[in-house]
Amino acid sequence: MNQVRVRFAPSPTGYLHVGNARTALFNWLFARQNKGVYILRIEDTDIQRSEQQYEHQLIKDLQWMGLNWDEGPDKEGDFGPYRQSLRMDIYVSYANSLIEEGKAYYCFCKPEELKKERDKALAAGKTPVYSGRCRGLPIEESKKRIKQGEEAVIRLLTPDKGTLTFHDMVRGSLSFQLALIGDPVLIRSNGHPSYNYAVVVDDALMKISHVIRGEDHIINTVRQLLLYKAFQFDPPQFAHLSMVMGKDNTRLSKRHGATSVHQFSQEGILPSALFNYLALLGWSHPQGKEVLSIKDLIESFDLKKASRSSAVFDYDKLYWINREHIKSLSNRQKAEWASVYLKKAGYLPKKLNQDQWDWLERAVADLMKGVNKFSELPEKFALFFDFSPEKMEEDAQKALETDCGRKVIKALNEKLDQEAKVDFSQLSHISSEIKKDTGCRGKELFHPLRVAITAQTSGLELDKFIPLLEEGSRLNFPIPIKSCAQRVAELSRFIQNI
RNA sequence: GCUCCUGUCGUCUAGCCUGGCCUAGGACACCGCCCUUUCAAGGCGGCGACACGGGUUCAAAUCCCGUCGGGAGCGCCA
Repeated sequence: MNQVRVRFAPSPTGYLHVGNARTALFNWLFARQNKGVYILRIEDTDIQRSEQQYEHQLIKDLQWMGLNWDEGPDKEGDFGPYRQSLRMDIYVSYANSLIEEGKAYYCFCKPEELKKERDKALAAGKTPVYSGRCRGLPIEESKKRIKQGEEAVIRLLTPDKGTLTFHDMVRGSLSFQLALIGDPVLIRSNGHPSYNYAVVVDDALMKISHVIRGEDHIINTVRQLLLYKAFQFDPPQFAHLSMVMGKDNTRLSKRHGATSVHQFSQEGILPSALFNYLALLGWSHPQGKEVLSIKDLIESFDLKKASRSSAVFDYDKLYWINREHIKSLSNRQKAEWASVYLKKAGYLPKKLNQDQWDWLERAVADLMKGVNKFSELPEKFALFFDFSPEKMEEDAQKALETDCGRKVIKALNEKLDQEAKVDFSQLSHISSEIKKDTGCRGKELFHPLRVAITAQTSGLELDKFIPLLEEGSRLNFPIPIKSCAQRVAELSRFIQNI
């Protein structure tokens, strides 16, 4: 068996969409599993829409996901260059050879004429097919017209009848009537190659063994196969993946939420989690396992088990997988990820000292539960950094305005020593004293207690919170953490004023 | 309109090729209970699907035909 060589061939016309990322991923898994070669090829023949900045972003996104390539624009191999805009002379010379062999011809039809014909066919309820009007033009005459400055495209001569059948690795046997396929344009009048043509030349010259791409390319495969035949190249194997949709079963777009790899990375989705989720979109593990490492996926991936129907992108499931991946991180790793977002929120200094790292590791270990993505973490940490009675929610205030609420706060304030560090056992002791003194118990006791210390009605268990709070208050953070006693005093003053 | 692809819980899917083990399995979401000095997490449980109609067969989610639904393509875009 020949070596497996696959490619991901994006056009740099926007951010990397998760649908394309999944295609890239399936290719990558296939390559890695078969000890093959993974190639990145930039398809920038559409000069109108291609942009440098997108290419940089694309490369960053792929690297972030861990989809490393063996050959590509920045990693030359034996079959380069890997950017189509640098291969123009190759396309032209191969097209000319087809002209010489009589397998392709110059076409002088004007785009407006062709559009008119298309519209007419559509109106008549027929599939628009190029008529082949310019097929018969003598080559000498065509060359003369071009020399005189007339614009022409090069088209491939294709059969008018018969069917073409090919085997698709995920869909099985697929057949198409050739009468419905017009002669495709190879070289546009501006001298640039068309997509279908450039792809074939590149795939053939780069010795691509398997073409794994989206379902929207199925019909292109027919045209491309015709080209392989004209060139007498051996065609690769094809696999067409189903599409990725949004909730309403239309193509996943901005309306549905985040769609680009870039957005997910910004939100604090772990690359391994996005990798895992995307692999599960249209594929499943033989034992039904869902939380999978990249290594697991390389071992168990099977293209033949890819789903043939489209899949709806489910943010909830992605978040669940992300939570699972976060769980398997060490506290230090969690802290490092968290620090990015907490710095942005202004809670942490640019550079943390050892004590601050230790504190953060412990805080993150407790606060990470139930967090979907790291961008949600600052609001959790507000519990430490943002104690502000004046901004209290209504339900928090209500808890204090009860009879017990007032009594508990007052007693608590009196019992807490402003200077001393409070620990949880001390607080438990104090709270049982308060219970005795005020007669408030259960929820009536603990709810005000919590609100007094956090100004919120929900959050971490106090036995975990108090030590972190007290320690944090003695560390030098950009926004100082107020100690337990400070908080209670501040809150007491606040309620007295209302 | 035409061509191609596709159709199992709300969603991702297992099962389909090689009919019976399927009173259709798992996961996310949702709901409930337990745990709990809140919320969450965790544990336990519940709701919930073979698009429809015909065949073939002792037997169909599984094979065949039709209908309907969804998607894609029909460019000198990629």
